[in-house]
Amino acid sequence: MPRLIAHLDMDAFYASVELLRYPELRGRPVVIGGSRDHGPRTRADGTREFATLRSYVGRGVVTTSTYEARALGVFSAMGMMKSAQLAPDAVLLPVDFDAYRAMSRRFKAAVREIAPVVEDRGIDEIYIDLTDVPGAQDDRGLAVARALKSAVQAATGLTCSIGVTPNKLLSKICSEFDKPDGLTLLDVADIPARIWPLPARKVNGVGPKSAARLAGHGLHTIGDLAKADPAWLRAEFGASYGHWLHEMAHGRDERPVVTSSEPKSISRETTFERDLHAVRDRAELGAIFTHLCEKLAGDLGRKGYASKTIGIKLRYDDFRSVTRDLSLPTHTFDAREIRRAAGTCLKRVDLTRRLRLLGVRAGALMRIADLVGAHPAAVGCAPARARVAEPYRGLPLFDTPASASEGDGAAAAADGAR
DNA sequence: TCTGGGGTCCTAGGACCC
DNA sequence: TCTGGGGTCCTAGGACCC
Repeated sequence: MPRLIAHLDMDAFYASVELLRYPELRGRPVVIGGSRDHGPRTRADGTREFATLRSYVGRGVVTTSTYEARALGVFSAMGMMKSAQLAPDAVLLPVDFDAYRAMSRRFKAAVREIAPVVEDRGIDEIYIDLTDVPGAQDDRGLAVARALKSAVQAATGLTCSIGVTPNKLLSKICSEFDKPDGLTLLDVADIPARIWPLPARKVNGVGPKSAARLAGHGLHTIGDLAKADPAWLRAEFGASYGHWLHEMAHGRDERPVVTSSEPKSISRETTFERDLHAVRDRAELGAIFTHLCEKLAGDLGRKGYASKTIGIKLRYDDFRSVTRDLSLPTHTFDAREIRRAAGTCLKRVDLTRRLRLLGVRAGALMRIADLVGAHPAAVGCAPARARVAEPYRGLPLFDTPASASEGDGAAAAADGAR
């Protein structure tokens, strides 16, 4: 039986969720993003007053915009200040991830009622394997795809766009063909006419860097890649990537729809309102650093994971970023241990430049439930300790290795173990 | 007025072990 | 005494995605 894979993408998802909440904004350019709170105020007469982009100051990027705002040139990932120039009167709303996550659960549940083999690709899109859905093979998935769109609409009040093809690669491309509220079916016979004219950049996996390199060789469209000599592609772009470029250009992709996966890492990072200096802004940086570690520990504990590799990420004022990480002798989700390991990493980076971002990451994850056998001693005390924050509040952060001791027994033991 | 936050995967060198 | 090879872990960076 030939595979039938759907890619379903919610239309301007965050913005559409906000329009459900604030229907009076329908038809107006709306931008969601920014850093601080700028939600609407309710006036005495019950009407709402919204902030506009004009009033925005500070860092941050656009997370999503409505189609009306896109018409003015405001797109995702654009700097807020630049978008304020383009659309000063656009309504500005803060991101509300809790609301989007709740809506995400609703549309995914509605889809699973009809087609249970679903792969999560983030908050607003999924792949669905329709191969074995009853009736799907009769019309290459058309009726099922229509049913999915109706079900999503009924469950959320929102529209989505769907592409149905023999694989994930093609479906991902096709879901964009007819946006918003689109539905596109495509078969391998349609590849020369409908896929080859597209820019290579449209393919999931060809980013700005690769697209520029390809263009340097005169390869602009997917069809250009399909015509290129596969041996030359491998020589020029590496065995793995070169091979993949050739395969994808011919619409070949055997990746299965994967219905569950374990996280590989969990992280927290923050961009400061203004660039900070390790010495001059030490107290402020230290507080932020500690807070990030506590948030990360909280995430780990809540999700039920412990980490064996703690890392940091810094971004300098010139936007260069560096990472350092450290593998621990045992897994942990304890805020103090995380902070100590991250502090060790911090000593290995240049702290003379001003910083714009600081992040903490936990990798090499293991389920806490599976940890009992691995490190019996660590499990009993960890949950209680994870919540203890005060004892290390005032600890020097951006300091020399010699001054890092905090006279904590467990800490000394952990350090000694390395 | 540049450029968020959360992820995945790949590469590549060196350590270390057998 | 000029020189193995495979396997795995650790670390750093980068491309890419939503």
